[in-house]
Amino acid sequence: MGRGKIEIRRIENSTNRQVTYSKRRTGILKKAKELTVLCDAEVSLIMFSSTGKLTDYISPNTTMKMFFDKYRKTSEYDIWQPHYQQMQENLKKLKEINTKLRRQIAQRVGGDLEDLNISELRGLEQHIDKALRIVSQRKYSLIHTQTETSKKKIKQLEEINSNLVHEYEQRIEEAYAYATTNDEAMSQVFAFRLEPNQHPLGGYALHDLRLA
Amino acid sequence: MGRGKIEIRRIENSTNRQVTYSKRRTGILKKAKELTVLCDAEVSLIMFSSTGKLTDYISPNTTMKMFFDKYRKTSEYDIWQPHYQQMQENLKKLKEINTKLRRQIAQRVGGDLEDLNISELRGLEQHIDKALRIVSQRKYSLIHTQTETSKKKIKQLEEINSNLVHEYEQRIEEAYAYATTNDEAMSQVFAFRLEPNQHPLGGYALHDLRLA
DNA sequence: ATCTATTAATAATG
DNA sequence: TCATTATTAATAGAT
Repeated sequence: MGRGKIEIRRIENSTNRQVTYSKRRTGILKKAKELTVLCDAEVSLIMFSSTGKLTDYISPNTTMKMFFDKYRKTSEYDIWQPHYQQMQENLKKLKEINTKLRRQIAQRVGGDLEDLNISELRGLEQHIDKALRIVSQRKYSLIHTQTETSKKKIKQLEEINSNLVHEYEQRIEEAYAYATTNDEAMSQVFAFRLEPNQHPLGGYALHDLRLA
Repeated sequence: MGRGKIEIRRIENSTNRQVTYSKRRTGILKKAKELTVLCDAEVSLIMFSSTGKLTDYISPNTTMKMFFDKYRKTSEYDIWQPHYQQMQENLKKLKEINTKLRRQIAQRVGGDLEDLNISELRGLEQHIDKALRIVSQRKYSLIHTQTETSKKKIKQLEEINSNLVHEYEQRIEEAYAYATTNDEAMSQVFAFRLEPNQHPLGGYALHDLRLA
């Protein structure tokens, strides 16, 4: 059915082969469809070209499954078992992964820590610590600010305290010096004059008041 | 291609239909074989007549199983869907759950927060906060202790400061009173005598030094 | 089933 | 890849 008759044997010229495949593929597809319509038949046609390209046809009102199911019944060949098993394995794997993921979450909420070894615990600790850092950044900021404020105020108080002590000691010193040169009574008023580490502050040494 | 042209529609006459089926089945089978040989292709052809009779063809050097496996791999169409629909759905659900779980984990590490609405964000925040509380319990304890220590020390300082001021004011007062009754020069020494809110502490009112 | 007039498919070619 | 066409192949209808 062409300009010349051809032998039914592999076409060696690659290009030619591809062209012929394309043409005949169209032809056989048409035949399959016609057979379906004309004769009320069910047809499945699947073709792979030498380059691996897939072309398929299945009669309308049918699914590939129904078709193969029927085929299996008729041919006594159970082609489904392998795929079924594969699906079973996939399900199993997914379930396992799910379990692990749930466990991860549970551990991140602080539970299910019982059968973790030291290394795993260390890893989990690090991860949670990381998350903790991110979430608590705001809190940290606030705490830091408060701490700094406390330190500053304590330092200020210390300085003020120190200055106060210094200032008054000086004045008292002057008053004392003056008094002793002018009146014996004055020396009584200032009899309590502070010696270092012996003033009304008692045991509260200033250097002990720093924050830890 | 016959004595007369025919429309491609179901042949109503049963006998005629069967005859045509037989003829065309032979034809398409031949075509399939030719395609296989000529073009080095792999072809699967399965036909059921309207009466249910099966005829099939598969390229040589292949089994039906190998062919179906290849078909399943190549075709995007999942031929197994109808028969294992339930399984497929289960797989899908598990995959979705997996995705969600992974997302939860991601969010707990502080990422993938972009398309969460306010309610979801609030929920996540609460959960993380819960975990945070558990993990940071030790930290919290330390911080709390520090804060309390700070407050106590500040309070102590405030009291000491207050006492100091009070004590010295009293002494100075006494010295001043004594001096003024005895010597004019003394009044000069104590000319700086502190008035309320006017002593060397400057603007640092004690009530401003409380921790926020 | 077989035959064959006729249509359909397609190999070679552009 | 697409179109044309000479030629072969498939087959509808008849037997």
